[in-house]
Amino acid sequence: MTLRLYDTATRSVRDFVPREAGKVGIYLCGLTLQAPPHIGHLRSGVNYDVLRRWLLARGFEVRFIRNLTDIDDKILVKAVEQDRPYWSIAYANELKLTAAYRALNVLPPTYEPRATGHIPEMQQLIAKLIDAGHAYPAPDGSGDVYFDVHSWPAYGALSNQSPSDMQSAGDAPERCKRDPRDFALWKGAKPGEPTDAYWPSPWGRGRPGWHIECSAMCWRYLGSEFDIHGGGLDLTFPHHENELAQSQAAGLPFARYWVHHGLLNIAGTKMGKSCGNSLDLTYVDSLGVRPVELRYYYAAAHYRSMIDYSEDALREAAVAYRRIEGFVQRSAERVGAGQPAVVPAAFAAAMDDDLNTSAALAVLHETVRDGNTALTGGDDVTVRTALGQVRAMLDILGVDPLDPAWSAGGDTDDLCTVVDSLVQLALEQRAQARSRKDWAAADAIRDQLKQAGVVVEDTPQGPRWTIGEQD
RNA sequence: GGUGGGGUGGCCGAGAGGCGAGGCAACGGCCUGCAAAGCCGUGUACGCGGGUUCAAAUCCCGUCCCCACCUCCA
Repeated sequence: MTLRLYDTATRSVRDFVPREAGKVGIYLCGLTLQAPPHIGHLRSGVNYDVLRRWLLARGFEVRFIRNLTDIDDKILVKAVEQDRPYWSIAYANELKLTAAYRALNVLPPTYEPRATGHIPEMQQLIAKLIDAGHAYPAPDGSGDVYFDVHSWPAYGALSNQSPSDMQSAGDAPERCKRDPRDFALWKGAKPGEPTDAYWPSPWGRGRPGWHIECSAMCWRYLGSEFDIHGGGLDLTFPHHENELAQSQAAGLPFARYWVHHGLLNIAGTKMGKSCGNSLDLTYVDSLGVRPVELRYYYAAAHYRSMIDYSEDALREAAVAYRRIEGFVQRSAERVGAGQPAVVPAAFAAAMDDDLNTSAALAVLHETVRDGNTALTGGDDVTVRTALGQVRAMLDILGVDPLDPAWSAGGDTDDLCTVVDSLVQLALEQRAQARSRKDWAAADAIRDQLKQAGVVVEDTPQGPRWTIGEQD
């Protein structure tokens, strides 16, 4: 069984064959650090984290590069508006992004390069392109350098568009370009922009265009050719098209597979920083939905599907997750947490089929059901097997409740011990009341605990308690 | 206008010629002192109109609607 992935470049699902056996190099276009991340951006990181975890589970050595765009037009505009260094804005947003990814249990990338740390590599590529006749400095002396789209017949191949049908790139006045479709590789210094946003170059002081940074960082960290290049569907054109053209024109074979994920919409339109409809982790928390449940919500849809966000759907996902979590907790209490085992074959087959997490989740729920039945029947052997499988599956999706990543609170264990001893006191009282069939007293204790946020359930093995809804 | 992807039961969401994915909600049952949790059962859905076929949610033709990209964008 081999992993099959949808490749945007060929518009088909293809067997995944790595460039080098056993190793995978992935480049994911990260965020432009002009604003804090919203739950649409975060989907990107989670979707790719699942791909990465699956490749790891399949035994691949994965080099995962996710970049940060720490300079662009919008960041510079904000810097001027707010009268602060552009890099302080980028860095503040970077910190928020890192915290959000950590909250969502997204594995840290192998490396997370920033655009501004790679100016020499970009200039090297631009020089190559000029030498090869695929780029030219603007004739107006602005210091801009453009990619010559006409010089590259394959331009448009990735997004399946022919240049004649395209509208022009809006990144510079068209009078400087040979063709309106040409795009900027280097942008000469302009009046009114922050003066600390420039680097010297053979073409004059300036800063990089957007697309060239990714070509440079892919090259630097993954080599001239690598396995998977990804990002949001909205990056296909122009960003990835331009990256591909400039990289190949500079002699780099570049990515072998292009994997794009669907976007997160809200009320029918894309969630966007500029659309004013952004929701973040703080908002999700205010609904009483934990990050792990948001992550489950992402995984419940196929990565290429659009998610039309709704509060109800998110809450529903949270409920579904709690059922799984309940099984894991109850069975761990009974037979011990154990270790994640091997995923069922049907789960593996679903994941191999272009990461069909929806179908994989069906296998997960079926295993949970079997495990619950075994739990009721006291069949510990089956419980242990089911728990191992369930944890293995949850681990691939990054939502194993027993993963220490979710309990990074520090002293929660101590707190639990303290609360447990207190709750046990109350439960003893309740047990006494129940033994003399004083149901009113017994229920009163249970109700009081509930009000305190402690939910009591009676099981064949005696009462157990969990922390309930905070609201 | 060009390109890509959609419209599936009350809701979310897979599937892509024949065997009713899965979850949530609902209803009935089992279990329970009562609950909770869990388990069992119930639902015959594929935008609309035609067609092909023994058989279509899946293929073909037509049609309506939605989203994304072509401008910064995960």
